[in-house]
Amino acid sequence: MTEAIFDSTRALNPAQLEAVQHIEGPLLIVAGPGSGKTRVITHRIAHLNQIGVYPSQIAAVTFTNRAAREMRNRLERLMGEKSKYLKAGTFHSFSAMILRRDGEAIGIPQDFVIMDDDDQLNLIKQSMEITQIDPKRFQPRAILSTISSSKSKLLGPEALSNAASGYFEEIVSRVYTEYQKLLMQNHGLDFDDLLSRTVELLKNSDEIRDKYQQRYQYLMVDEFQDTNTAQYQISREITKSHRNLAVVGDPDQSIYSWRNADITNILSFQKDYPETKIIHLSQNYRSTGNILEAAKNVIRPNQKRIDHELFTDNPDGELVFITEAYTEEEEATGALTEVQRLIEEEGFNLRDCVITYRVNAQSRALEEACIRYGIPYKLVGGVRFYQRKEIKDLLAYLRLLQDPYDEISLERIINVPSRAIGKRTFDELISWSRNLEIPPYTALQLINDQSSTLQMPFNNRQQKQLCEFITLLNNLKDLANELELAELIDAVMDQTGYKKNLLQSDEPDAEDRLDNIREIRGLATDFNGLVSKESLPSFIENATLVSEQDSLEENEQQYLTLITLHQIKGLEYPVVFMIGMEEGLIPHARSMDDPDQIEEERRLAYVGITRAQSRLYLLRSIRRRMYGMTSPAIGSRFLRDIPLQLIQTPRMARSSKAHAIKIENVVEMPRNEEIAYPFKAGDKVSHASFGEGIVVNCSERPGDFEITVAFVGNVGIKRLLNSYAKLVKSAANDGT
DNA sequence: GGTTTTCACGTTACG
DNA sequence: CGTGAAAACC
Repeated sequence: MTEAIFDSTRALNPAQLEAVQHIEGPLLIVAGPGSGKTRVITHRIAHLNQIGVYPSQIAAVTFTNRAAREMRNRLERLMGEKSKYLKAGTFHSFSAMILRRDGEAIGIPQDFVIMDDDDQLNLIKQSMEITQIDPKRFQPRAILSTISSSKSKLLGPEALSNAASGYFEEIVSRVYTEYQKLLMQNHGLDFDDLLSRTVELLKNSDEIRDKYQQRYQYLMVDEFQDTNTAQYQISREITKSHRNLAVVGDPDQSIYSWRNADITNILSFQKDYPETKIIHLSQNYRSTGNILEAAKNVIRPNQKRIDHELFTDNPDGELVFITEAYTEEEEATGALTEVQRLIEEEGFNLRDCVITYRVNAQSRALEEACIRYGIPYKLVGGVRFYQRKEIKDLLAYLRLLQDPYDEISLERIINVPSRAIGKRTFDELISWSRNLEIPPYTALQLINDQSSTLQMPFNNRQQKQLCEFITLLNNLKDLANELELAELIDAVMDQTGYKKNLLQSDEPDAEDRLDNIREIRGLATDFNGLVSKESLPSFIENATLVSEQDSLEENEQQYLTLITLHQIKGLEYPVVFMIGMEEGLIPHARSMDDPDQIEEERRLAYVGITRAQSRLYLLRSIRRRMYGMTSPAIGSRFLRDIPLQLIQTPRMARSSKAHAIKIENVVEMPRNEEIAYPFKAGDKVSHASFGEGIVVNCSERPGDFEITVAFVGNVGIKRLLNSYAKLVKSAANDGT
């Protein structure tokens, strides 16, 4: 029935071909790294189209805009113009579209604003003030993250306080209730609401659910291991009648559980769809045999794992390089000199290489070394474009012009640039308007009204400043009816004095900030031909929802990429350097006492390793500076899982003779079970002040061992660090 | 109301 | 050590 497969599918292997051609009903594709997953998805869509499904009837959901864009690009190559009709985007953009159209059915205002992280935190702080919860005892961030987690599990405030019902949950529940109220007042939806309220809408209204089911006959979800409960529910609702839901994922690459991704969705999927077809894509096309073998050995010890044997027909290639440096500076220079060698001697270029690490702080030493060596680099991450202060300020102005009742934006910019309306005046304004039961914007209009005889809590100076501000705002609002968006942005920058303020400031990055403003102005020219009033809503929604990772990859410039292990997921490079392969960094110290978190750290290491196509370098430092002080670090347990025969003696250039890198240390590092524990449970020991005791447990700590000893008498059980405790094995123990 | 000083704190980050 | 936010200062 499906003979009309276009040529390019011929090169697909049998599993891939099956995944492409299995059309009706639920489908679970477990796709290992480098298994051609994206290719399968795009071919599947093209194939659907070929057998008569319109692209507009297919929705493909990804987790990042980058992935969506890549998919669209590939599809355009595969099926040309028609690809434009495909709906490819994130769950969030999908949900925003649905709620914009049909959200009113469950009481969502059509002009809702999407609240980003900053706005959320702000509202949380306000909610804590209202509920009189001390931000010193309970960190606003921790509360926000618990609320966010509840929302992604579709739990309301009541459910939160009932379910786990600890004291903390009780507190959070109170803030949560208040926070939702504030969101409502501001016509705001946060990112979690976008998802959970879409679920609510689809569950509540059969009519609306039917509409979207009709509309999207086939739904594909990429990176399924990263879905949270709300996202999975959206997928289920939209495919409820036809059940044409195809999900693609790799449980071994699940590294976002801390962001509420729920790996058990994969299990739920198989339970919810007993008729599901499961296809494993096990052939790796990306990496050399040795690199894949190393990766498999690193991931294998995970207990909670569906074993899934990967293989490759690629040549074995070079062995994996494992190298240690003495300091992080040496680690950085070691990597960079090797990069230079690869370029000079082996024909790689800078863009082929990537340096990846666990925590952002590690990039500092690398950056400094790059500058010293004159190597151009690109630091991925940092403050994202739409999170930058100047961009957020501008957007706040624009949001205010679209909806002057937006209190959050008002607060943000009422004194930016500084116009002598401080916190005190603003608070006064808010409480005054609350008393009058009018929005702050209306209150401002009243202040400006000369004929008004109302009693106002402001002195002459305050009143004057507020009048000036509201006049400015009203002027700009009028301009929004006349000017195109790009011109409006110019007007905002000029009339508010923002630009002047930046130009006069002695901030070193003022010029960068202006560049960013220019960049966003450039984006606004897409809406030329429309009056701002018309284009503002979608421009603003785009800005919050589609924060593209600057204009990555597009150009031909040569630079070295510095990136965290989390952000590198989904990418591949011929040469990968993983630095800081140490206990405490990977696995991270914060993950040490939870086996589940250790498993996630392991997956993170696996993700890093599997990015490499032909060369893999694992680096560690013997001493590492952290929080200003240097301390010894021991090699990551994940290094020990790589069999010796896969490891190569490094020929990395040395920063100095005196600091020659010793491979022997790595090779001779204790392997899996061979950790040389100083004591074992049952050993009789004595301590200078605690006296005689028996060892209960002995476990590894970064650069040390922790020994739990039960001492005789009423000293009791103590947990001691081996290096300090100076425990002595009792004579009675010797020789037995 | 704006500026400087002190203090606490420190993982990862998609939309 | 470096940063961001609150507290103390002008």
